[in-house]
Amino acid sequence: MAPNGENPSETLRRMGRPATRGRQEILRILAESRLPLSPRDIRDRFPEPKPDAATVYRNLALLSTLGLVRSVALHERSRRYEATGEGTHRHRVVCRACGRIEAFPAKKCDLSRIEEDIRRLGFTVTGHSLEFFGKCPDCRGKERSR
Amino acid sequence: MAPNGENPSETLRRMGRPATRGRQEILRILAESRLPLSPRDIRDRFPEPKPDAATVYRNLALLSTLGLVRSVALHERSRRYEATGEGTHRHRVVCRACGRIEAFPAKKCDLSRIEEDIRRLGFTVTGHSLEFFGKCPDCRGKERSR
DNA sequence: GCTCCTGTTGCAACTTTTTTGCGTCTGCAA
DNA sequence: TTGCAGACGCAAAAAAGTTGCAACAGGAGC
Repeated sequence: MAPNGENPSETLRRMGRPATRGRQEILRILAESRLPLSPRDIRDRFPEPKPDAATVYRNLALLSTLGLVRSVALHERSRRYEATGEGTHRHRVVCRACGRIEAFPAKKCDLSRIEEDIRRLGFTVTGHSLEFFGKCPDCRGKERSR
Repeated sequence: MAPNGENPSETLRRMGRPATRGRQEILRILAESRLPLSPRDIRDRFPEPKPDAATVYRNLALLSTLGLVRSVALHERSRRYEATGEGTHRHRVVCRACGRIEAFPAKKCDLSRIEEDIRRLGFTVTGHSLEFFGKCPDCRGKERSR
């Protein structure tokens, strides 16, 4: 998804958009996070001076249309974002009891048969989003001991 | 997901919660809709007198914990809900250009291999959510004719 | 270096979405 | 009939996201 071999700043410049501090920080923060983050989480992790929330939203929107960032829906109040890039396509499990989120690389992510069905409907498929819901080991333990 | 052979009102009563008008209407509205609906959509489709928005939210929360309704994340501003029940497990394609949503039954929804990986992590898997993003036939057409 | 132009940012106000508190009402059980 | 729990409406608030505007920053051209 992320343009070949190019680093994010280059992609930005290629699109005629400067790689400002705010944008670079967002990309760094997301790249360093194990989990997708909400706009608020992202702002919280900014070193001082923190940007305005509006700026974070605007930059996320931009980075997202450039494909440097993507939103992940974990059925919460707010959206979360993650950095795109080599080997970053992931699927996630969310524990319905405690909210814990685990990621696992989508190594053999074979949804091609399904995508094929969709293409037959005339759609172009550019991406997908797959999340699992269940109960994490800890919460299963608590359940049993009641 | 929906308890065997039981109808929604029975499930509600079994859980000690009355099947009030509001709850029955929500279930009917969702069952009749081709697409998942937002709380606002749902309220709009209520016959007069329309319930308060808070009531709709509260009932959706209840129905959702009872498993009669489930939320669908289509990466929009608000959540959407759909009725659960026999043969209603669906996957969806969302057109990134016009927002059009198409559903297709998840007939050969074989994610069992992935679920197996998750179980190996100690999780119980109770459900999943899979959405595709792309471009619908109409928008592809427009694209080309530019 | 200075000027112009474009795009970015902060700030404040605002909209939309979702949640909460509270008083009233309803239906069932004692 | 009385009491109680849960459901509902209403109002207020919290949370999330958006927009308009003025100030500002950085590169292109002089």
